[in-house]
Amino acid sequence: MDDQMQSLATEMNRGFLQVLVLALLERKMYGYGMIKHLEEAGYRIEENTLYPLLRRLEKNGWIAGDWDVSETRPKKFYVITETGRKVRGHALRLWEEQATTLARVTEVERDV
Amino acid sequence: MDDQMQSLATEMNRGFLQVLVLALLERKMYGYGMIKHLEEAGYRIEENTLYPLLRRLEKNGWIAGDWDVSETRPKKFYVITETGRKVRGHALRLWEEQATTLARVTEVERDV
DNA sequence: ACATTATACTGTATGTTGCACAGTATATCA
DNA sequence: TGATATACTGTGCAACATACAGTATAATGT
Repeated sequence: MDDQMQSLATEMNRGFLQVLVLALLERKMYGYGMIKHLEEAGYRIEENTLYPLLRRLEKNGWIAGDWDVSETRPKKFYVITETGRKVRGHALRLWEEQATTLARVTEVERDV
Repeated sequence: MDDQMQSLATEMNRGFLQVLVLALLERKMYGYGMIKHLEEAGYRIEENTLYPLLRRLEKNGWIAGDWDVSETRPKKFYVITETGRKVRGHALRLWEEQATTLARVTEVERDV
């Protein structure tokens, strides 16, 4: 059952991770830094998850990336775009809706 | 951008729909009835989504189904199993965690 | 009486995405 | 000089929401 739970957890990350990154990128950040930042906030995201995700979000035009080669090691910094903000808003509303639906359903279960 | 939003919405349903069904099946119900029940609660789930989902959850042993052929039309009734309850609990905890993480991240953004 | 709509399912195909696996290359520190 | 941290790229797989297509009975309208 652990495998199955892991699989469900993965599914639950879909969407959530996109919103999380969109929220995070209100401030300019680069991939590796985001991982460390989230770790400090008590959340672990896989490199293998984040990097492809950033590429997808950029391709969608929800975030914009540009290379910083001024320092020792080249880093790709990302920020959210206007479109990204709209998407994030939409997604957060959806999230609320889901929470409401779930609450309503479990509430009904309690009543009966 | 509407297409992209739809795609994100779909991804956000993954996991959520599983939890929703697990919550709903605290009471014995059948597929079509669940669709109508949710509609009354203001939520629309596609038949094409629900039926395959029910099959998967049953295969996982999270819900148990059995056919009722006593009435006019055969219906397959499902209920949550003990395993299903454990999974649901786990998932709801994960959901909380995600909410917390998201709140923490957006909070930090506000502060800075 | 006959068509339409609601009921109640099954089966299979597809696109998206989290994550695994593998690889590249520089910097730091013991 | 060898390990560890930094900071990425590229490709492939499995799971799931949803689309598309189909089956079959009951109720309702005309």
